[in-house]
Amino acid sequence: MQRGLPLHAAMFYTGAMKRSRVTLRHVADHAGVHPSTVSRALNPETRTMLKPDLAARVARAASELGYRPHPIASSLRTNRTQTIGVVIPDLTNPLFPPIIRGIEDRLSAAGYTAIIANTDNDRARDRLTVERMRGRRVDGLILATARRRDPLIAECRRDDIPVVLINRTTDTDGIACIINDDALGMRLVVDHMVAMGHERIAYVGGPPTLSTGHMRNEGFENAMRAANRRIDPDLIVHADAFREESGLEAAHALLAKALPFTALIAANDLLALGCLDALKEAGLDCPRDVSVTGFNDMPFLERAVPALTTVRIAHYHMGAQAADLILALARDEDIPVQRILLEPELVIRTSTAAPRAL
Amino acid sequence: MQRGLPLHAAMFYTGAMKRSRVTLRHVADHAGVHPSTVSRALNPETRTMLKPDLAARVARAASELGYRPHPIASSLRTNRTQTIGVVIPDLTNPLFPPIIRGIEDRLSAAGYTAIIANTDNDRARDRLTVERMRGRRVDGLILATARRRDPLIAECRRDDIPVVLINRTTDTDGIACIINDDALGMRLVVDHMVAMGHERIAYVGGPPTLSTGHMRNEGFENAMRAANRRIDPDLIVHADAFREESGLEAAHALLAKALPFTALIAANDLLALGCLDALKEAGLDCPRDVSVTGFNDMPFLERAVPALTTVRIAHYHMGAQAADLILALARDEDIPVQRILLEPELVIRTSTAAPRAL
DNA sequence: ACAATTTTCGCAATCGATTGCAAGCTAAAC
DNA sequence: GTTTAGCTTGCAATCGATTGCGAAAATTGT
Repeated sequence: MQRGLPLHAAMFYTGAMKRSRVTLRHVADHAGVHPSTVSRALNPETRTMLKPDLAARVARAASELGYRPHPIASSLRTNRTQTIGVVIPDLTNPLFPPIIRGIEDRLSAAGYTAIIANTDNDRARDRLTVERMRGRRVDGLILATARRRDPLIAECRRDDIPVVLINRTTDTDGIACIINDDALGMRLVVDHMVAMGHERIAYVGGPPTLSTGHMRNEGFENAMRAANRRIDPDLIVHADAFREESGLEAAHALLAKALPFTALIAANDLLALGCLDALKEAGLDCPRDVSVTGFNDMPFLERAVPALTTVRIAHYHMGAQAADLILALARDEDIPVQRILLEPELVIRTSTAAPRAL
Repeated sequence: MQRGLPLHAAMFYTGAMKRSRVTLRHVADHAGVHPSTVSRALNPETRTMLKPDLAARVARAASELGYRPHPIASSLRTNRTQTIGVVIPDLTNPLFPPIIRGIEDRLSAAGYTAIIANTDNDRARDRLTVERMRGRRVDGLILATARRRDPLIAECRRDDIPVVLINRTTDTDGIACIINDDALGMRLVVDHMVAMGHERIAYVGGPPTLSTGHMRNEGFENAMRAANRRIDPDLIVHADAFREESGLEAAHALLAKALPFTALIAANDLLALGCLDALKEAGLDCPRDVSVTGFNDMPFLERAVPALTTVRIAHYHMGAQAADLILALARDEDIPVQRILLEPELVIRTSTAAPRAL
């Protein structure tokens, strides 16, 4: 695929010809064969049907002329673009860059190109973006924008185009996904709080319309039950989005109830940051009065004060694995629908401590 | 361009036909005209050469059949892909996501698609990436990877392909760029330090092989001169990269000299973070013993302690403007080569204060 | 009403590569 | 020494849209 461009050829061509290019036909003429033979000689898949020395001669001719394949022409004929669409809510959410890196690294190693777009969690933009990408004939889609009930994904499934969900998943079955094991993550957090002696544990959950919100919410309750802790519905509030302001509002609502608690588990780092602000406003110190945890392990947050105890997710790996999966699907390899859970890890920092006094 | 896909057509086609598609020819047959007429009717540029009612009839036929243009076929013929390559060092550097957002928002509004790739500041990957993108026939390139002496960019210029540099620029002239006014940024920082009464001001510079490093380094010295402050070469060290570890090392080197200083200006936030770590190691408090400033205003750093005083750059705007510029170039609009300087803003936080005692 | 334009539209080539089919060639089998 | 089978390579159609050119149609002018 990556044929080295010999210097003299490059110089010749960029010098002698302005806009015109070396095509298969030129190579064919130069090698004294038919264009189709050149095509076969240059494609590893079909090279075997040629006599080895002929193939070598053609390859040499191609390299001498500095031939570069024309992917557009190839795509038109083969109906494959070596391109994968990646749809995320918002690139400026620090959660996504490492995921994208993972995706891009793997795709480009396979000769594929990623097309990335943000949709700001707007369903209309989700749809527009996916339709545009399909219009551009991507070979597959990696979506980080799934809702639990998501007609757009159902459509993709119906139209039988390769899709891999990432970070979030959907309730529709038959779709591959790579997600974090949120239940496990919550268990780690709850167990940590419990181990430090917290009894009254509050919870600021995420939107239940998203699988991450839903799974963490359920994970929290299950972990509490498993740890024999009482779940007090009055200590549970749900944010409407994974954003700082939503965390702030949720914590306000929680504090307004004036119920005692010594630990606050947030379903996400951004929510946790909002909660910290609310606690500070209320004159409460973290971790002295209230221990707080987040979820995701956003970069640079270890420098905040207090440094947030959180759940680290294998972001890069998530992207890499999603890329591998979509590549397999795009290549029509017959693999079963997979649902991959990535194991998270607890990162203990200074926002959690034993409760002040028992 | 965005033709609404009527529901009944969509249902008909996804139901009745599996893989086949509606092409220009189908629309032509359905409307009783020649494919070329359909092409002209659907393209706003050429629609005028058709009788209005015919154009309307064709448009109706297209919409009835749920016709979607095939950009690949179009690209093959027109030699334009409506695609822009975006090359950045590292997406996980928080500097870039807002820039990318700016780029993507503008490009997609214009019907273009961004292809993004990371090269980790590796020249070989820079080259490979650019060659791949050119292989994919992008209509233009936005590069955030420029070196002051950059043969790759010179090649692009020679081959006359549209390029816009962003964030960094190159010494080669004749290339458009959108960069921050680093000299002004440095003046803001120096003036701030001076205004607070600092006399002995140290500087941790960036790599002089990058225009950002170079311009900030020069900017620092010019601002010092303008403020009538003595520039002590012994208080200036240069980091070899804009990374935390480099900042740490540089600060170590600086502290090893055991020269007194009450202010430390870093050429970048990451460097500043490294410097803060070094100061802490040395038992120095910021800002009590040493005031520190960064450059770039990375997100979430306002929550760090001390919160970094820094220079805010118009990231999003930089991306947006770069997109507008590359679009103009890709469309062959005859615009002069531009070099756009964006005005930065000083953000004063808690890492700077008046020196302890004079 | 007829000639001279100007509009409007169809024809066919083209962009560059891929691939089913068939022809030519080689080597093995009888 | 043929015949048959198998291997190589060429031929030509094709992917779907665009566009220069010319023919037909509509418009204008006289």
